[in-house]
Amino acid sequence: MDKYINWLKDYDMKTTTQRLSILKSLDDRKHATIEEIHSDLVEHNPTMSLTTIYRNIGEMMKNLLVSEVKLPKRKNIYEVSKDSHIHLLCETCGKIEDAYIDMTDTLQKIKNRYFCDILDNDVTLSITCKECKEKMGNL
Amino acid sequence: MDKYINWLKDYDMKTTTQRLSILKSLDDRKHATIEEIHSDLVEHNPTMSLTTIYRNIGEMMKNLLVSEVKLPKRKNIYEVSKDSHIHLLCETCGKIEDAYIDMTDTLQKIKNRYFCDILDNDVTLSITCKECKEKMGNL
DNA sequence: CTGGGTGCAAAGTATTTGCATGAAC
DNA sequence: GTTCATGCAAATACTTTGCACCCAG
Repeated sequence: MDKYINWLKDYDMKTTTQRLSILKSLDDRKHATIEEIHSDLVEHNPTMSLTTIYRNIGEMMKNLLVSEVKLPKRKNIYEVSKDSHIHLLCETCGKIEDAYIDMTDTLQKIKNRYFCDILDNDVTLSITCKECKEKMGNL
Repeated sequence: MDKYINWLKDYDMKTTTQRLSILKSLDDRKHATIEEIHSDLVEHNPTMSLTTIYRNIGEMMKNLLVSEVKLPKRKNIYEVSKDSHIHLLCETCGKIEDAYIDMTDTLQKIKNRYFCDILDNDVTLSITCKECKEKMGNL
């Protein structure tokens, strides 16, 4: 739990049990919807309100501790913004996988062609994952 | 207008004036929010309802005639799904530009590393565009 | 202490649905 | 003529806000 206390300190946010449990939920799940976080937290604290989660996720996004990911045809998910990665979304089983890939070449091409600076990138690939491909092959 | 009639025929959708004007609005603007489409259409038909737009955009998405684009910190926008491209979103002026770029190398790397098939890709880059860079340089 | 955080209830906003009417094929 | 689309109103879903109370620093 010290880990989460330090994250909050780093971003100048007061420590509260609610905030610690939101961060734990996000860290355990890697990605979670507002509803998923809420259902995690209600288990240990039945009066935990959705409002608190919306407000804290909002604050954490302002402080760049947490990022929002908007996926095609899905509810938004939230994740701790630790590292830069892209999302692989399996169309068959629904699993979301983080992928770490160097896109420097592609980004450089865009910079050169469009004369822009690239501040951030947001990439989601709809895929059929390894496991689903194997299952399909066995039919 | 024949163009839009044919688009609807191609996707087995009945021709209605509402659908034609939705397609014209999308085609003219390249990207539009539900509200923007609505405000375009109310000009010529004051009783045009939001419901009709939601329902038709929904149908057109099911039929893959139209795609939804979810952008960071913005309302969803819709576009006619004619070609494959990525979106450049200027953080300074808010402009959205379509970019055509070959990402085969990057996608191939992901296929090889994660053993998946890639069905679709959804890429938005937050940028500072050429014009905004130039203005900044002049300060 | 004291300012900010929390929970509840209520208000906003966004989107969907039921149903009677109207238009396309 | 039939079938499907439309517009309205109402319902639902999602998110934000106001306010009294409470807790961390």
